[in-house]
Amino acid sequence: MRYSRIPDETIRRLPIYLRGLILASEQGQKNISSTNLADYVGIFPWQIRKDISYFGDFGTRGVGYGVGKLIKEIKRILKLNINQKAALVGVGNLGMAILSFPGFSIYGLDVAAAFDVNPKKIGRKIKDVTIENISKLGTIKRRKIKLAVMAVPRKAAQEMTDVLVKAGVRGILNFSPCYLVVPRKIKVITIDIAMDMASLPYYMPAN
Amino acid sequence: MRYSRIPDETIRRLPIYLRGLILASEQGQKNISSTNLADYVGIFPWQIRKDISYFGDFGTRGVGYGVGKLIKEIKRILKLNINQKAALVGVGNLGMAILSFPGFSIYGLDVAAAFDVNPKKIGRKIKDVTIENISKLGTIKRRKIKLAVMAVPRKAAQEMTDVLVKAGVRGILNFSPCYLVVPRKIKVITIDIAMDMASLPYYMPAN
DNA sequence: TAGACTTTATGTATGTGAACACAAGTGACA
DNA sequence: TGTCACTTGTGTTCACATACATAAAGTCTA
Repeated sequence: MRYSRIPDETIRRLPIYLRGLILASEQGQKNISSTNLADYVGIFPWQIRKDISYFGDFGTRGVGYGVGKLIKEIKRILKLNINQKAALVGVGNLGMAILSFPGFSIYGLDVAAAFDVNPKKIGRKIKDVTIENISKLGTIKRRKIKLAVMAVPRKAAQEMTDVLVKAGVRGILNFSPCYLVVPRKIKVITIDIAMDMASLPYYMPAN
Repeated sequence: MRYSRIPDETIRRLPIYLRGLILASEQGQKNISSTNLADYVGIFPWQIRKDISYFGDFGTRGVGYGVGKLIKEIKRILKLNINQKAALVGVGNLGMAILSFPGFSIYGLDVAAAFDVNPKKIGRKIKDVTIENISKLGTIKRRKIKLAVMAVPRKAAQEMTDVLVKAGVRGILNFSPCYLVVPRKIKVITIDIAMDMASLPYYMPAN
């Protein structure tokens, strides 16, 4: 490979490819062409080929890509080949849904701890995870947890973020509808459900 | 304004500005400069100014933007000035969290109906919304519902999408981890919680 | 009113990513 | 072995978006 820089947009798309490939794999597909994968993910074939080619020659001309091999390669690139543990902060309605959500495992992700302030919730066990007092957040460092999912009210979000950063977290998936200030080396992804929905009407034709 | 085309990226950022402005408004701020708004949203001031200027001269030099006025303008641009009703499809853990979520109203969005297949759930009332049998989905057209939130298992997602499209829905917020095929005029936004989280490890520094 | 200061609006340069076209490699089969 | 159909890998062009610089316009104070 003679590429010096990987476009951000390419990185953003890799998990989409991964999702499509896993789907194809579940359906017993051994090989997949870029055109075929395009049908699974809604991205043009040439874009898929270019993105993949940034990382090496994983395909075979005339045949396509080996589904298993490509899954393995993308997981390696995204550092999902080793199991990544995450802590959930805030076990309200949304937090509960996240704890019960079965879809993390295919990415090698594992919600391994949960924290809340409400004393009534502490001690409750949901899917192998026991809800802990938020004052115990400091323990995640020695438990080798570097990811966090935040599902707390907006007013508590920045404060909890600071606590998480102090506790050594490196990446945060934030469901609070606000911008979070963090040190440069910490990566935050914010999902604001209402805000995402708010962009829909603009694209809807008038009548 | 002499601009002929609005960049997609600008549209994507408008809801972010709106969120920041509403926050500033709640704190009693009457005017806000681009630099000040930048602190709320994490976007550079010149980007904010350029984005806003695509739609007109809403600011006052030396003063900044009127918070209330700008909120109103952005809502108008995003077609959020009129109340937009949405139907929820699938009232599982996530669907329940969405029904209980109070954050839609600030965008003029209203989850006004909910549907599920499970007979045990039908008839239950959550926050003014009574869960209906999914066979009643056809009624949303005459109830003037043009938006849908889908929180169903992946295997049901495409089928439900087809039903929604037939029922006259124009925009879909999809929480199922898959790509959905829809007619060109329908806008779909997919939020895949696990997938979004899967991109975090890549950005986390090694040690 | 003058002058210092603040802040928007916008033309332009730079950077980044998408779309395209096609050369080159592979498999199948006569 | 030769040919044909298929598919990847990638250089190039074009379109789009960001970053920058600055003129223009407003506020404030004396």
